[in-house]
Amino acid sequence: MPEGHSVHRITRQFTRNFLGRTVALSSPQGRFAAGAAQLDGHVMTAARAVGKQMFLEFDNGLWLRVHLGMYGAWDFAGEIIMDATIAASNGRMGQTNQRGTDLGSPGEGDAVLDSAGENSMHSIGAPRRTRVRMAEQEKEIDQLETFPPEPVGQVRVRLLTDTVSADLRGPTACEVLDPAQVDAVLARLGPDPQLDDSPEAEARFVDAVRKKPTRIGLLLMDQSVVSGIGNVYRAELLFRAKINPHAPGKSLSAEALRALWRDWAHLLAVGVNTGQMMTMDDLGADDYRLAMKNRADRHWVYKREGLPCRVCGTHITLEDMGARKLYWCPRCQA
DNA sequence: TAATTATGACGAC
DNA sequence: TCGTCCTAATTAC
Repeated sequence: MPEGHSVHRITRQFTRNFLGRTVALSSPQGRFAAGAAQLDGHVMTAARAVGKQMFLEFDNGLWLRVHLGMYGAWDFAGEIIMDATIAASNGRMGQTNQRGTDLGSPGEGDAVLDSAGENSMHSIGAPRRTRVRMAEQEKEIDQLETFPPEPVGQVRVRLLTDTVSADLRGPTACEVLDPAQVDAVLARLGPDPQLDDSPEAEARFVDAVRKKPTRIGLLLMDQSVVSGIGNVYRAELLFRAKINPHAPGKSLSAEALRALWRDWAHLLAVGVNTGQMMTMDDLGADDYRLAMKNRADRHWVYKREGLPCRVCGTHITLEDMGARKLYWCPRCQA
């Protein structure tokens, strides 16, 4: 169930734990047996995220493309090396996650989860074996008795080294592509501010929106217009911008759209660095801590239908748009 | 035990 | 606009 931020975090995990290593691929579920066989035994040479899609390259020139869809997830197990920014926002360490302390400071070093499920920037003692599920959020599932673990449920593909495994379940896409096919997929994707926040990328987004009569609430979910935005970020971005979801793309000013793009870049960075879809980051420290703990306190409008708007008190509206639930404030976003 | 739900996307009309 | 695909956790009965 991930939007763009989680795919970037998962890709970091592959970079940390699989890059440069020989990987055994299998399909415990059986449905991806042929694809797994094409990559089995090869060294992973790259791990990239673009919007909601992830691409893993192997030393025979082929790529694994994965899209988690609405409820896909990766389970990492074994002696997992956590990206520092992932470890710092995980589990009990969430307490330390105060505003500003860990935003925008990726890659400070490795950390290994210890047996208590906590971590330290400098791992204490021998690394233990754990299992972490990465979807929209990350959470530790359990400690491992043996490695590799028995596959649980419908595991489409398992990637395995001598110390770490990664199980994929529920993806909407999982396929082997050659470089030309990867290029074809990438060509259809709009800009991802996590990869490119240049003025050119911003202009690509602004121009794409201003060309179309389509409602902005639909355009933000269109991955060829902008990459990585899903149903939560759509609702929250439009509220933050005070834009009516029904406004046609072409009716919006370039200035308003540039601000929208920059806010997406900002929220995405927050999501990538904290692992939470925090869309109310303008809070005081205490409220921020509360919001990081409780999802219900983390958003302006998402899943708040019928509740009073946090700004004006008007009841938040729920309607269908693009076959998805759209939440918005009819007064603030008039 | 069954129904419901989900933070996606595609193809057929 | 609708149906379909993918899976598991949560909620209702």
